[in-house]
Amino acid sequence: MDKALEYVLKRGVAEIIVEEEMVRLLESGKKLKLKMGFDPSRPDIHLGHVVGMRKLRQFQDLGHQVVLIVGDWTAQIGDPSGESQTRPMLSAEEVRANAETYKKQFFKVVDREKTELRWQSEWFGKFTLADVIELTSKFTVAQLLAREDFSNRHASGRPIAITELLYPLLQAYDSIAIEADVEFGGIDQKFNCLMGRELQKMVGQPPQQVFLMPLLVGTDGQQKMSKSLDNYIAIDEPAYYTDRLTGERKGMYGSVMSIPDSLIMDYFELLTDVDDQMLNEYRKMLSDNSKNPMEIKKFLAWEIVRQFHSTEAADEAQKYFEKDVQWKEVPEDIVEHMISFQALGELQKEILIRKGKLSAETAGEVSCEDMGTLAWTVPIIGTANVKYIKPSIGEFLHLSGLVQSRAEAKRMVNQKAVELDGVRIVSFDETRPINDGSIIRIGKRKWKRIVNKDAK
RNA sequence: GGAGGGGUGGGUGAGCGGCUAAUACCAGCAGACUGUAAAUCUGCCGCCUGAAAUGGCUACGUAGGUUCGAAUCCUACCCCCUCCA
Repeated sequence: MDKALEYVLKRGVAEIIVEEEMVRLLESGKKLKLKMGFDPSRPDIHLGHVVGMRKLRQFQDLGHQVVLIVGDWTAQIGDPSGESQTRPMLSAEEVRANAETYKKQFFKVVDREKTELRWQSEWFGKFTLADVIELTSKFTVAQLLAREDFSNRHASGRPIAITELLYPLLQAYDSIAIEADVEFGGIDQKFNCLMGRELQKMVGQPPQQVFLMPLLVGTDGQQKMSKSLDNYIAIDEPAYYTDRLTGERKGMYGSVMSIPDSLIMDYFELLTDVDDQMLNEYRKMLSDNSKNPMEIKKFLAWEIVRQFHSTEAADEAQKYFEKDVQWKEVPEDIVEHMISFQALGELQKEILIRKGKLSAETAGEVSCEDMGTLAWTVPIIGTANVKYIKPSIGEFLHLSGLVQSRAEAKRMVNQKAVELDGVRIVSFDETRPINDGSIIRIGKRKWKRIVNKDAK
């Protein structure tokens, strides 16, 4: 067998049905129609989807054609994998918009030139009840219950909606509609894809081959990557960036670095073109501890960022990661947090007066230095026209909106997670001067630069 | 049409008159350690007040009610599910 062909059939593949037929088809020289469906109710693509997309790309590079099916009908049913919820009906515009989003991401991996886009509504839009009856009459309940998910739910008395039973049938019909030669999917799609085979046989079409990929485990190291489990890495995530709202350091590079070490090899195999020989070396280094897994994972992160961004972006992300995380340097681009020293001062004064800790008459004369001293037991923040303030840090975190609630401020300070200009804050009432431009860190990833609005 | 089960904090899911802001697990957050944002260990994980123990408020589908006291009992309503027909 051709080497390129062998690679495509072996690397990152869970199961091929029927493998010999698949090989024969490929060797026949025929340009194959490769079917892949997508659910337009969820337009976000993450690395879990990339596994299949990469495989499609490999086949395209061998000259084959991808047919991407927008599941605008099945989206309304919901794939009955796991606990399905009845989905809200999507409007035509929503579906269209989602499809656009999806395409933009999809073609980061898959070759646009060799891709045909089809909508389920092209054929289901014309469906009549008679057609539905004809389609459903071809299958029995027992056949559908063969699906593990259905039989489990049936056995344990959990509900199965009729529309859910319809899902595999609709997906199978898609194969007829486009005369698919091969259907691609995750291993969890096995049943649905096989239905396509059955149905094609019934109408006299040559049955499609089924090409199944392993499921990528998510960042939690436990379950398959999925949006609803929030253990995913989106492919449109920037390489490395600072969240403008929270000041948190994030990005694709760091997301990959946060996967458990045990997943490194799976990711390499399923998400990169690093050749098998190298992979074996990495595997060996990981198992005999001859190399720090961190180093190997950094290469993985670099490689993945390179694919979805660029070599430059990958280099840069790596550089930032090293500075931020490994060397724990103060990041370069810290998000500014605009506050008014004066307004905070007024606010604080009001609170103090209300509590009777400061009298209204003398309040205006208290200088910020005095305030600082006072603040030993009484948390004070600022006064009018000050260049700096010397508040209780805990109080400050809360009043300036750096944390959600006072309780959170307390928690963070107690957990020693707060640092002001490089000095760790050890108690809620600790008072320290804050200048225009002071840098505050809350936790390991959130950085903010304090900017006094009044100074403008 | 009949019988029954259920709706609890981001998720799963205990509790079934006071000891319950509510067990446990997951996720999240923090610290320590480190070879990384891995692993491990420890802690936190509704809001407000207080230095803190305490206290107050809001919360267990919705609306009422019983009670000194309710997520827990009663009534009505909404929603979900199972079985029988």
